[in-house]
Amino acid sequence: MIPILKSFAALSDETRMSIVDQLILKGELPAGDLAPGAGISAPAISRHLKVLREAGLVTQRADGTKRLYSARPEGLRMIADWTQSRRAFWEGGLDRLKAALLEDDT
Amino acid sequence: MIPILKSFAALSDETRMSIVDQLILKGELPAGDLAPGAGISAPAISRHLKVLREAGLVTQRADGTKRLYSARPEGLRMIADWTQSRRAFWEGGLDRLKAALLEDDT
DNA sequence: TCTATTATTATCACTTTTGTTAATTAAGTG
DNA sequence: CACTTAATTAACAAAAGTGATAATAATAGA
Repeated sequence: MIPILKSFAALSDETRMSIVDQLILKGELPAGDLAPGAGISAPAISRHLKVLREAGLVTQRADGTKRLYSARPEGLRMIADWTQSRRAFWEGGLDRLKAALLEDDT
Repeated sequence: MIPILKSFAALSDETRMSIVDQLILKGELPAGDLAPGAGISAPAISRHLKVLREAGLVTQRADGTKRLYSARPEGLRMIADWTQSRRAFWEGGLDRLKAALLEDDT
């Protein structure tokens, strides 16, 4: 699947978006600390984290039995870039936009 | 559903994302002109367009029996704003980010 | 080693999404 | 008015996503 599509898909879920926001706000957190607020089971959170990892939006680090998760700047950056590349659309410069879109294949 | 989540969901589909790109590149197009390249039936395209409309990413205009679609700048802008509000994360200014996130409820 | 802690994977049920074909709506045209 | 064009809605089947509980893996500590 195209990376940017995976990113959008990952963020299209309320639980996953709130996980990303939590990690941005609070920094690195173990998987277990993300479950309480979400109102769903630990296995469910675990799978959401897997989706976020595969979308490149979070990273995982082991510490004992814990798995510490962090938001991944590059992942969010990917979305910013996608938006940026189409930004010319609502700013009028269509020619530059066309050139930009024809250059890459995101 | 939260507007920004709807936007992300709408763009998480390859067909829908390519529809948006086509509308950005070629400008206003009738629904029928979007089906050929997509490789799916007209009814399928029609429902994708409905999703995009509900997400605020495209607008519709009637002209005879045709329905002309255009990309909607405000919709793309919503995504840019969401990204922007979290941008401080990868640029270090966490305090400003916290303030921004606590202000709205996207 | 036995047990506790933390997290993930496996299974299953339920819901949502997506596509197809058929039917319907709406606006021209002869 | 019948017919064509353009698009949408209806009904159905197949696929994917989401959550719960149960089972498994991996580390740490007595």
